[in-house]
This record gives sequence, C-alpha cells and structure tokens, in this order.
Amino acid sequence: MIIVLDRLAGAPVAVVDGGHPEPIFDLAAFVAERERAHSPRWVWDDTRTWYPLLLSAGVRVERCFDVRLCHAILRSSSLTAGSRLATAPPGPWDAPALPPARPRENAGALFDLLPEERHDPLLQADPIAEFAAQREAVAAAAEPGRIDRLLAAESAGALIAVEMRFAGLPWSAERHDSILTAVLGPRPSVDGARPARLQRLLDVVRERLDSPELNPDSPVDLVKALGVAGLQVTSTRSWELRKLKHPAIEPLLEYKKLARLLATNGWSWLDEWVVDGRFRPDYVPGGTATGRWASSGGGALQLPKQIRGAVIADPGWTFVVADASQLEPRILAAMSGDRGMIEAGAAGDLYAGIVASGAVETRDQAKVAMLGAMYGATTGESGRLMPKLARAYPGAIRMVEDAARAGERGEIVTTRLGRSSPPPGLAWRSSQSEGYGENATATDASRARGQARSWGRFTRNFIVQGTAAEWALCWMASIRRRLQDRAAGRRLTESAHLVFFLHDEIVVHCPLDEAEGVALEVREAAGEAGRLLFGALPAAFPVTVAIVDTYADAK
DNA sequence: GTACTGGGCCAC
DNA sequence: AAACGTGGCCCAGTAC
Repeated sequence: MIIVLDRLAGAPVAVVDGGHPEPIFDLAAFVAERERAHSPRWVWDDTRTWYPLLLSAGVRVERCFDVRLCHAILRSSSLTAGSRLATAPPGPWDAPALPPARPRENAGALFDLLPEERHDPLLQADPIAEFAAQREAVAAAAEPGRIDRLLAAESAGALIAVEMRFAGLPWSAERHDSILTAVLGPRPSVDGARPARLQRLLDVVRERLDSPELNPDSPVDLVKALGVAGLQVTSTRSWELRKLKHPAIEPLLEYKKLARLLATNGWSWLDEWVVDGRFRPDYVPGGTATGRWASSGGGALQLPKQIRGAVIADPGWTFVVADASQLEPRILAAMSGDRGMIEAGAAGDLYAGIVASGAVETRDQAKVAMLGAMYGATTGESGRLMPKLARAYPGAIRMVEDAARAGERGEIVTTRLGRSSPPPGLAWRSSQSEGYGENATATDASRARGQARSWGRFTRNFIVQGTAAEWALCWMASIRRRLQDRAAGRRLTESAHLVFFLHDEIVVHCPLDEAEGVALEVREAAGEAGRLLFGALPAAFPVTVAIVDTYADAK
C-alpha cells in the first residue's frame, strides 16, 4: 500500500493507492492506525516537516518516500536521464531543504509546528503529481530495481536523521566540563576571557618570540612574528610549524590545539547545543554531492575525539558502537568485481591481504597506495606505488582510472545504485574551451589541464565515496528495521535506537541487557547491505563492534 | 551591524 | 610523509 500525504489549503489529506484525497482530522492517529494495519510506504514532500510531528505523538513509520530527496537523485541520475522528470525545467522540488527550527529557542515547539506554518517552498508543489512522475522515471530506467533501492535507502536515511535528532545523542555536560577544565583550566567567569592554561601558553609564546602584542589567532600576525624571530614560513599550518626548531614552537602548537578546542567545542558550544543531556544536531541526508550526509549546527560530523568522553549512556543503558572496517577500499573491490582485491579482503585485514598477494611490501604501503588510487594521488610515495597496485589489481584500478578520465572530459559518473555526479559548471567548461582553443596561451592550457585533472579526481573519488555512502545507508536502514522489530511496540526512546552516524560508523543507545543481541544485528545488517548492493558477490564487509558506556572507549 | 572570503583544522 | 577526495565551523580581515 502507498499513501501520499499532502496539504490542501493547510489541512492534511491522504491519497491511498492512487484514490481520491481524503481529509485527515487527526494526523498522528491516522498514521498510527494505517501503519499498524498495513505498514504502507508513506509518501510525503519532506520527511523533516512531517515526521517530527508524528514522533512527538509517539508514532513511528517503517517506510517512506521522501519526494524531495528522491527528486534530487532522479533529476541527475544517468539511469533516468531521458525521463520527463529529468528534462523538465527546475521547479519547487529543486529548492534546498529548510533548516529545522533550533531546539533551544523552541523547547518542543518544533514538533508542534504544522508544515504549512514554516513558509516552505514545497507548499507550492504537488507531491501526488511529482510522485507519479518519479514512478514513471523509475519504471523506464534500464534497471529499475537499482535506482528504486537507492530511493528507498535515501528515504530510510531521512527517517533515521529525524529520529536521531528526536532522540538526541546522550551528552554529559558535567563530563564535558571536566574534560575542558582538565586541559584548559576552569571556565573563565568572564565570557571571551582565555582560560588559565591557554593564557599561560600564550604568555610563553609571546615571550619566546619577543612579541608581547602577538595575536596568535591571526595567521598574518603570527607569520610576521615568526619572521622577526628568524623563522621563515609562508603559512602557520601545524604540520609546517612542526618542522621548525625554536623554543616557541612547542607551546604555540599546544596553544593552537587548545584554542581550537575552546572555540569549536568549548563551554559556549555546550551551552548552545546540549539541552537536557542531549545533543541534537541537524543531520542533512543527501547533503553532499556524493550522497554522504552533511550536518549543520554543532558540527556533528566533526566531533573531536578529545571530547567523545562526554557521550555517556544513560543509567541502565549502554552504547553499541560499530564501524565498517576499510569500507571504501572494500567498496572499490566489490563494485569493480576485482576478484583479486576481493580475495585480499576476505581474511580480515584488506591491507594485509594486499601485502600477502605480493603487490607491495608493507601494510603502510598498501594503505597509502589504496588511498592514492581512490583520491587520485600523482606525487610522493602514493603516486609511486600506484603502478604496482595497477598490475596486481587491474580491474579495480581501471575502474577508478576510467572514472577520472570521464571527469576530465566533463562527463558524469554514477555510483552502484545510480547516484550521478553533478556536471562541471560553466566556468569549468569555458576554461576548458579557452585552454584548448586557437588563441590559448601556455598558461591557459596548463590551467585547463589542471582543472580537468582536478575534476577527474572528484569523479574518481565520487564513485567510491558515493557507493560507500549507499552501503552505509543500506546498513543503517537494516539496523533500524531490526531494532524496530525488537522494540515490539515500545516507543523510539524506550528501546534500542540509533543516536549517531558518521559515514561508516553508527552508535546505538540501548538497554544493557540488549547489547549483545543488538551487536549481532549490527553485524548481520552489514552482510545484508553488501548483498543489497552487490548481490551474491563474496565481498566481505566486516564491522568492528564495541559495547561501551562512553563513545570515547569505542576505539 | 551583516555578508563574504581565506586560512586553518576537525571528522570521515 | 605530504598536501590527493567529501564536508562544517571558527577566526581574522575586509567590504558594505
């Protein structure tokens, strides 16, 4: 059963299996009842506007189609390139997602807001017609199952993103404060003042550079002061400073490290983002070109390892933390079908397997060479090792090289399930034609070549990163479904639930006595994700699972 | 005051 | 060891 939810003149209506719109008087009750009886696939314009409402009423759904996210995929996918949907001019479905309201100012009001109160551009859009156009585009695709699986996975991700924000990541403000105090000194009573330890480090730096007025947070100022002290640098990057021999360098590096922590995840971050013991960032599924998630607010996808100790499970609860080992190289092996590389990963450590095959001599070399293959390294050790890798694993390397060449020609490339790269922009195209035109100078030509190679590195990486993102979505969707089955009617936050996701890593918050069972589900879900993408191919996707009370102990 | 850019650095 | 992919956020500095 498929039920499209829409809004007519502000009031919610439902269209069941293509019938006539019926008014809905109590949305939560309507959805709960249909969900119980039929578990339909719910179709709505934007999960971020509908689903929080339902969650706050205690209603979860199993499946949906997020029409906006699906639209973005189908518009650009090479698998649906000729469709009516792909060739139409841009419309309201192409507008970027609205950010959700901030939790602090709202204190729950977010979940009471009706979608039509949010000035959403999608109010002008017709999800019923759009959904029909999407079905038409999928049906006409060469392999409808492939793209349909991507749409389902992307939509499952949209549900998960809202659920994770709703549940929140357990965060101990007390523990966070003690971590900060231990490394920076106590919180200054005046906002903006430097904590004691930071101030002492700065005093030392100023003294040793003989520069009492130095502003260490200004790269320009810092380069000048270092110059006066006889240290010639063109930037203040840590890895460059580390090469210098001078008594000011060590405290300066320490200062930079701590200043960064204070600025980005210090006490003001805590005040702003942690409410009632939960961190609720805004996750943005499909927020990057490759299909990886983005996030906004609180920097959820860059939580420094230093403060992960503040992520502490509730009493009687624990975390199951899992990450996929060497995900991207394994994805490369599987999607290229390179039997040798798949075999190298079969025993456990893929890089060790590459060494065992005789392609390179050390594990480090294997790792650097693989990263180089996926990122497009040309220089250094990584660049030198590439030919060895290409000899040992011709199928895998040919695939990334082909993707790079396609990008250099300005063509699009496509992931396993059908997400395609954006075409290069107008500026890129015109600099290409200038670079190879009749009046081109040597500079024009070399700039054009440089930009072409750069776009090639993007497309090279796109197919691997994008397919890895698809695997992660399938993994997480499978975990979610398994957890929902185990919940047996309990509310989201009363039973094991996902609370964090980081590209190839998930965190489940779960009652202590369920941890072992959940850990098993997480492993099985990884196998399921592999089969969803690659069928019966014997590619392994091992996951490392830890049961821990704090995220800091996960690895 | 707001808007934007570049440098720098965190995560994967 | 070096600077090769995807992001977000903070600060300084500048333009309005």
